[in-house]
Amino acid sequence: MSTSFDSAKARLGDYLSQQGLKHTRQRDLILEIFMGQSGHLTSEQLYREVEKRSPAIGVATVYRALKLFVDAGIATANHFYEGVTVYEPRLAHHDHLLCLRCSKVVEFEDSEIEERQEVVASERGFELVRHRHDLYGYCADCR
Amino acid sequence: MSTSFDSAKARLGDYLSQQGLKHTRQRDLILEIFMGQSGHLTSEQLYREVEKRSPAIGVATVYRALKLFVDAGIATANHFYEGVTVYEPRLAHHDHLLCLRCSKVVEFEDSEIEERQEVVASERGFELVRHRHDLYGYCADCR
DNA sequence: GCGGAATTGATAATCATTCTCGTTTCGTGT
DNA sequence: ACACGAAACGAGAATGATTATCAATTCCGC
Repeated sequence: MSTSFDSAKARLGDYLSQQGLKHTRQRDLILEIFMGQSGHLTSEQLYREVEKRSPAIGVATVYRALKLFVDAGIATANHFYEGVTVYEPRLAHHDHLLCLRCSKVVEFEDSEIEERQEVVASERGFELVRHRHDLYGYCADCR
Repeated sequence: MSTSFDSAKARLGDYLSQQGLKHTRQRDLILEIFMGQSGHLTSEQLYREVEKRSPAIGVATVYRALKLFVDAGIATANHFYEGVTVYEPRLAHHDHLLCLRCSKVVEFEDSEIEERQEVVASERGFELVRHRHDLYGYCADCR
């Protein structure tokens, strides 16, 4: 099966050669694990998973790889809460609905909102590059 | 003139007595300075201002006060970038348009988007409490 | 004014992330 | 295949923002 990991791997390869950077085992492994995890995860969670597969890899390398993935357009960094950065594969754009009690994360996308954003930005002379839109509340289970 | 500081002060007073907490000089001063600064500021910026007026006040007190203001509904905490928390007076709700180059912050509000948010949330069983919506791009000057 | 709870200020502690640096690995040119 | 310089690595120290600790002080109802 052709996974999203394959395309991410290809994109990383492109980015690396384009920037004159190197292709290493560590980066491959970290990318594989990152893409394998569904949803969102923190640097620490990723590090723990990486450690299981290859204990020699250090924290710094995981951080460096994540930053690289973001630069390469493979991942997105989110700062939902204070002091916590959550990364996610950048498969398609989506926004987040978060439960304030159980921390559940539901993704959503709404074309009507997307369109209005463009309008809002251009009305104020801005050229829109990206955005974040987080809705906080209580999910069905926690209400 | 009746400033927003007055109403914030009143609200803080209500919150404090309601919660059985105390009204102190420090909290008053910090609130005054916080409301006096227009726009957004970090804990550190606020601390520096507070220090000028009353050098005896410690960092911890400023942090505690900011947290209190958030709980009392007077301030809002934003995590725009990694490791940086920015606070702003919660006068009215608004979202942000940020310039990726010059860091300019423009506030906006769009009722159409607000309405769609409610729809999106309820469709997924969520009861919406609050949200954040940041648009990143390049402003007219920086394009 | 008393007394107990809340608050303060100084400082130590924490936690995520970044930096440093000596060592190892990659990949191009030969 | 081999050498070489640039990149990347790993370990641990360093940083920076925020929080916890704790003895001393302040607030506030009685």
